[in-house]
Amino acid sequence: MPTHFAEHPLPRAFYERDSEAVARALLGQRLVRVLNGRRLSGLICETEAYGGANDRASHAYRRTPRSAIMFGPPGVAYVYFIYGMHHCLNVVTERDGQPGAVLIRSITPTEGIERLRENRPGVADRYLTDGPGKLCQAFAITAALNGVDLTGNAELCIAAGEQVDAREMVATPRIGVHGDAETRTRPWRFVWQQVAHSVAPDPRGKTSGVALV
DNA sequence: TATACGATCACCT
DNA sequence: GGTGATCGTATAC
Repeated sequence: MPTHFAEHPLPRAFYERDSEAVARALLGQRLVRVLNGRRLSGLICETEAYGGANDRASHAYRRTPRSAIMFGPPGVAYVYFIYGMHHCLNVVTERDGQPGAVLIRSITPTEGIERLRENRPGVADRYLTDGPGKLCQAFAITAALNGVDLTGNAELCIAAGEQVDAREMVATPRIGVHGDAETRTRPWRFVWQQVAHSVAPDPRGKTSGVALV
């Protein structure tokens, strides 16, 4: 039996742009995880763009064994382990050889909510997938999926979702980023306001967002 | 080899 | 508002 997809993943060309453009374009798209033959999915509602040598906050500010994948072909998953207990899901951007990635920070569940609850025991629905570590736990995304091709992988892909009006998007500084002022304040976090559970501008209320009209 | 710390989360006051 | 958990990675020795 040939492998086939329940729906068509977004094409590689979608990711072959600068990270900021991809981060905006990913809002409203559908993350699809197939786990033991069951479909889990959700709409992406919060992203962050990361660059290369121009971005001190990026893992690809320098090329290391871990960040090498960000220098490779676009449309590939970059999953890393952080704080000794969490995973974060990124999508590689830019043409092959040029570093970049987009961090998926938040998702609104659309399919398989029962399984998401099982993966996040004791957590209220509202908080199942409203953070980068949380959504990886809910969708069972670990380092085992690092490097998979999101345009052609049967267990993890991103497919067309809903059209998002630019007036419903907000840009803010990235969360948890330290360093110089330029790095900290660069508005490379994007939130789909109408859908995000943690409503923009910032879950901590420290920064203000700017609507992208 | 050793050490400091992080693109987080949950739970505390 | 603050902090501990917990370990892979990067970087310094």
